[in-house]
Amino acid sequence: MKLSAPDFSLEHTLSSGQVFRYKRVQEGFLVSHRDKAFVISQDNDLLTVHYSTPNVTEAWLREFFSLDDELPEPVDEYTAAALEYCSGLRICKQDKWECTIAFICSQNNNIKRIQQLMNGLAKAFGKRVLLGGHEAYLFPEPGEIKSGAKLSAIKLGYREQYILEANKLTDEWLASLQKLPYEEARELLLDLQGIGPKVAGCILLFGYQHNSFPIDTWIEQVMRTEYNCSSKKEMEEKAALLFGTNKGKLQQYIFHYARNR
DNA sequence: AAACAGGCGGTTG
DNA sequence: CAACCGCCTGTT
Repeated sequence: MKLSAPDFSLEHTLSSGQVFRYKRVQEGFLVSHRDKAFVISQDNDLLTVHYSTPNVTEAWLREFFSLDDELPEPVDEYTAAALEYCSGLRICKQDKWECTIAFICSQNNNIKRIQQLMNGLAKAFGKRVLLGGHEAYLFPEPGEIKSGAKLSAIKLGYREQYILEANKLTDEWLASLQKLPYEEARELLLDLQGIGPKVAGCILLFGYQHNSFPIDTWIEQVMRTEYNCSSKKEMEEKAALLFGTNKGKLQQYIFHYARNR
C-alpha cells in the first residue's frame, strides 16, 4: 500500500512522545496501536506500508496520522523555530483506550520507560502477530489486563493499581466522552485514579482531538524562560492568547523541539 | 566496573 | 508538599 503524504514527517511524528509502541526495523518503523500493527516507511512525500494486519486501511492511516489536517502556523520566533525543527510533525488520532493507559503510565516517567511498560502490557496480555518476519503485539482490550505475577513483572510500580482500575473502563464509556464539552470530559477523566491535569490534557489532545495544552516539565520550562510565565495558570492563559486554536498542535512541536535541542 | 545520587513528560493524600 | 516504583543517566 502506498499513501501520498506531503508535509508529513513519519520520524518526527512517531518519535515526539505521543505514541509509544513503535520501533525501528529494517524497512522503516513497526508500529502497533490497539488492534492494529503495520510496518511503514517514508520516502519524501510517499508512505509505503510493507506489512500490516488486515484491518489497517488507507483511510485509517490517513486519519491516524492526521495527514489531511491543517498544519499550524507560527505565531512568533520561538514557534517558528519549533515548526522548522520538526516540520511535518502531526498529532496522531489515537485509540482512546490505549491512549488512556499510555498516559497513566507516563506519569513521573521518561519516554523509554513508558515504552517498556506499554510493550510489557501488550506482550503479557495482547495477541501476538507476525508481520513479514517481525513480531508485534496488539494491545489488550479493556478488561483483559489481569492482576497477578504477569502484571507485576511489568513493574508498573504504584501505577499498577491505576491501570487495574482503568482496565474496568469500557469503549462505550470512553467514546461517550467525545460527545461532551471539553470541561465536562476533563472532569470525568480527572475522577479516575492516576489521571491528573497533565495526563488528562494529553488524553484529551491525543485521544479526543481537543485543543488542550498539557503542561509537563519541558513545556513549563519553555513557558517560563521564553514567555515569562511563572504559574501554570499564567502559562495556560498565555498559550490560549498566543497560540489560540492551534495550542494543542503547537504544544507538541514545542515539546519535541525543547526536548531534542 | 560497580556503586551511587539525581532525575523522570505527575498524582496523590 | 513530600512520597511514590523502578529504571535511566551521568558521575565517581
